[in-house]
Amino acid sequence: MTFEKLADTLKALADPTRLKIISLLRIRDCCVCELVPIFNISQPAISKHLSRLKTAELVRETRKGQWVFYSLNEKRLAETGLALSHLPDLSEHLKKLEEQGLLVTCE
Amino acid sequence: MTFEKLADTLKALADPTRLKIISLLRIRDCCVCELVPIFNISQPAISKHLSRLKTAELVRETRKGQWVFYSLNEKRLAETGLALSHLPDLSEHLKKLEEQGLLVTCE
DNA sequence: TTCATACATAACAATATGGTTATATGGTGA
DNA sequence: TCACCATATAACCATATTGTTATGTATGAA
Repeated sequence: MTFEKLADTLKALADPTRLKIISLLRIRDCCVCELVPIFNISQPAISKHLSRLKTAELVRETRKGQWVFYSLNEKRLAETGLALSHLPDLSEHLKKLEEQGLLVTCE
Repeated sequence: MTFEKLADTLKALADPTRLKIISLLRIRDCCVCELVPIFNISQPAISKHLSRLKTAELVRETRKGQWVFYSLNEKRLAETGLALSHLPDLSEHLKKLEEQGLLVTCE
C-alpha cells in the first residue's frame, strides 16, 4: 500500500461519526434510516459519510427493496490497522541523503 | 480511547508526508534539516507536520545543540493501529433504537 | 557582541471537509 | 399512474488543512 493510498484510507477513518458508523456496522448491517437517529446530523450528511467510507472500500452497500444496507469490509479495516506497523521502507532515501552529505551527525 | 481522540490521532496520520516522516523515524531519529531535502516542501511546512505529530503524541522532540531531533513514539503508533480493531462498543445505542422502534427489518 | 544556522511562528491563500437545505432518483404499493 | 418513502445529489456555507513567504527565537562560533 502506497503512502498516498494509506493516507486516503486513514482520512476516511479520521472522523468520529464515521468511526461510530464502523463500530455499529461491526454489530450488524444497517441502512441509512437506522443510522440517522443515532447522530445529530441530517440524512444527507450520513449519506455522504457512507459514500466516503464506500469510496475507501471500508464498507459495501446492498439494496434491499427501498432500503440500502451498508456492511463493514472487515478485511479492509484490519489491513489498514496493520499497515501502520508495516509502512513502506524509505531506507534508500536516507542512503541518498548520506551520499549527498545531507545527514547531520552531532552526537 | 474515545472516538474523538482516535479520530484526532488518525487525522494526524492521514497525510502522505507525515506517514513518510514516521517511516523515516522508524529507521532513526532525524532533525528537521535532514527531513527538508527529502520532501519538496519548505522548512516551515516540515516543522508544522512535526508539530502536528507531536500534538498527537506520535513523535517526541529532543534538542541537541542547534538541532532538534524527532523520535517516533512506537507505542502510540501501535496503539492506534490496534484501536481500529477495538473500537468502543455501541451495542446499547442499537438497543435504545430497538426500544424506540426505530430499527428496520425487511428480510 | 555579532553573525550564521536551525527551527518555530505569523499571516496569508487555495483547497478540502463536514455540515446545511432543497431537490432529484428509485423502489413500493394503492 | 400516482403518492410515498428511502436515499443520493446539488448548491451553498463555515471551518480546517496544507502549502507559501516573511519574520522571530535560540544556539554556537568568531
